[in-house]
Amino acid sequence: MTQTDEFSIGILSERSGVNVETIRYYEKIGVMPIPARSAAGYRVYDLDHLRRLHFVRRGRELGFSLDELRGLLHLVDGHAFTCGEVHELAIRHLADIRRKIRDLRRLEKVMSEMAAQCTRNKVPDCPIVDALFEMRPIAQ
Amino acid sequence: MTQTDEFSIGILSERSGVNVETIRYYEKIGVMPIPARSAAGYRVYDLDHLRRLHFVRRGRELGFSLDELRGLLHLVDGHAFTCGEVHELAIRHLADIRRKIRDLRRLEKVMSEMAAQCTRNKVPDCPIVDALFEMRPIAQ
DNA sequence: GTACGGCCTGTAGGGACTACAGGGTCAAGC
DNA sequence: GCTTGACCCTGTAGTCCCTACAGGCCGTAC
Repeated sequence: MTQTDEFSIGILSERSGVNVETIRYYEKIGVMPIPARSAAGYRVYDLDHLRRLHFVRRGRELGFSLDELRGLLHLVDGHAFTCGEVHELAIRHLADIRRKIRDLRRLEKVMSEMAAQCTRNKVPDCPIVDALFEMRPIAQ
Repeated sequence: MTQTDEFSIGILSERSGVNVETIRYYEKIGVMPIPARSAAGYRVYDLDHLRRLHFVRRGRELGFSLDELRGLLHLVDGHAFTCGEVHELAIRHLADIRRKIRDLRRLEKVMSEMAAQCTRNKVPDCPIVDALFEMRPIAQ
């Protein structure tokens, strides 16, 4: 860890918000690349690892599986894909992403209405619930 | 299942897109309420169950844990909460939801740029990646 | 009255972590 | 130089959230 832009797994964990065991697990299943090692056998990371890990963390929080994230990373890494495949994958992910945005907007609306109602010191009697539970066909 | 708005677990599964075993699991852990039973011991559901299950399914797809969803449902069910608690919970969830929307928008941008690049038959050389991996502090 | 699809209650397995156990490394302070 | 404590290592076992049987009951159609 001589340079300022190289760091240990503990620092990577701290900066990424992903805990140490999880980072090692990601390495084992191929979501994170195998890092360099120090003389003592410690893993050595740099900013690229940090960026990748940030992405994975956020992706997980947004409901993508590790498998999907592996696919996205592979796509983004730019190897072993034809242009047509990239296009198709990107389009498929786009549909999924837009659906998630729609759903979250709806939830945001419900929550903010609920919060507003409660500030005004009214007990929420929640016919709001209907909006939250609103039914619609499942988009595959 | 005499009335048209009462149905079996198989139908509920079909209409909600949540599979049968998962529904029974949700019942076991208290995310879904204990349903009525037919004379033969079959679970009997109605539209309220369907609505609730839709919500849970979408919530899961958006990265909420079952525990968070239980909390949201509890909140929405309107019992055992003071107005202040509802407000605080709603506000906290709102922040989370808005962060997710922001992240998804960013991802949407990257993906659509990638797709557009590929339609024009250019090999994606992806400095786009920088946008995707962009770093920022973890919001707690 | 039997065949077959749907339901029942288990229990066991997989994906994505999380938490030890048991041991080595290293920098600080004495 | 030696100890102490925080950090790292490689396992393995446990948790959460499902998913997939196994073995058996119910119910309708022929």
